Amino acid sequence: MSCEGETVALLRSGGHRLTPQRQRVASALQHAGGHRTVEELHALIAHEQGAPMPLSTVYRALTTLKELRAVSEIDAGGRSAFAWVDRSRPHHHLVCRGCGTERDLDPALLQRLGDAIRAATGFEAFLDHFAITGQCESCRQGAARA
Amino acid sequence: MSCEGETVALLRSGGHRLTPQRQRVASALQHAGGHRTVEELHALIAHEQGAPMPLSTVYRALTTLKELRAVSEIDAGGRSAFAWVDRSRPHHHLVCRGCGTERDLDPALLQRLGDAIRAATGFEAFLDHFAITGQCESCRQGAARA
DNA sequence: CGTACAATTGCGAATATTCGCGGAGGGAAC
DNA sequence: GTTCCCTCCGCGAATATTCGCAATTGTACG
Repeated sequence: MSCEGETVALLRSGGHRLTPQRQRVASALQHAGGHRTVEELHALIAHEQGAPMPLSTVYRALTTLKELRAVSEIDAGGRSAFAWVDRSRPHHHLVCRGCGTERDLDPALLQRLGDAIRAATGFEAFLDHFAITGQCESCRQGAARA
Repeated sequence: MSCEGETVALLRSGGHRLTPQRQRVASALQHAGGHRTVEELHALIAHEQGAPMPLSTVYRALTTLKELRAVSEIDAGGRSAFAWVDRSRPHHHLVCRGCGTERDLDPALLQRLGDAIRAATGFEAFLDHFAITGQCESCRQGAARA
C-alpha cells in the first residue's frame, strides 16, 4: 500500500505535527483494513511493529487523524471502531437493528444528500463514511406479521 | 405534556416491561427537553422526582428507550447526549467542525434520502434525529484563504 | 387473587475512554 | 546546525460506561 507519502501529506496539512506515533497508528490501520477497535489496533501495533504504545496515545492519535478526516469512527454495537478513509472511494453501511446484518449503500445516494445540503445551506457535509441504522426488508416483514 | 399515555404504549409495544424506572427516565427527558447528558438526567431525576436512581439504571433505561426509538443518542462533542424523539416532527443538526456552531437541517432532505434508500434496497432507514458534521460556509471560506 | 417465569433493578466491580502534568521532540527561524 | 517555542507523548489518575449476579417485580395465566 502506498501509505507513507499520503499520510505524511495529510498529517502536515492540518497544522498538526508529524510524529512517529501518528504514523504508526495510521500504518496499522491502513494495513489492517476494515473496521478496527482501539484494542485491536493497540495489539497490532505492539505485535507487528515490535514496540508497544500506551493505549492513551492510540486514542489521541486516532482523535487527531479523525480531525483530519483520515480515519472515521463508527459506533459498531457499543464499542467504537475506526477505519481508514479513502476519500476517493466513500462507502456507507446500512445496519439492521433487528438481525444486525450489514450491507453497503450506494455512495451516490449520500452524495446527492450532500449536494442538496450544500445547495440549501452552504454547509459542506462530510459524508465519507456513514452508518445508517434501520430495519432490513425481511425483519420489517417479520415485525409486520407479529 | 401528554406524556404518560404515549410512553406507556411505547414501552409496552416492544415486548418490554413497563417499569417505574423507565417511566421516570422518560418523563425526565420529556420535561427537560432538548439534548441532555446522562449526568444531567441523573441529577434531574433525583431533584425533581424526590428519589435518586443508580446511574447504571439510567443508562439501561436509555438503552431500552433507544431500542424503541423513543429517544435518540447524539454524540455531542465527546459526551453523548439524549433527546426525546418526536417522530412526527423529526429534526436534524448540521455541526461545523471548525467553529462548532450548529444549525438545523430541513427534515425533507433526509426524508428524501430515506425514500431513496428504501426504493433502492428495501431497507427502512431510521432518520428521526441525525447529526451531520462538516464545515459551514464561513469556515470554508476561511480555510480556503489560509 | 395467587403463582410462576423471565425480564429488570441495584449494587459494586470491570472496562473503556479521557484528562492533567511534566518532560521530550518536531519544525520554523536564524 | 542551533535555538526556541509550542505541540505532543508517556504516565498515572479521573471519568464515563458497561457488566455480572442475586434479589425483585412486571405480566401472563389459571
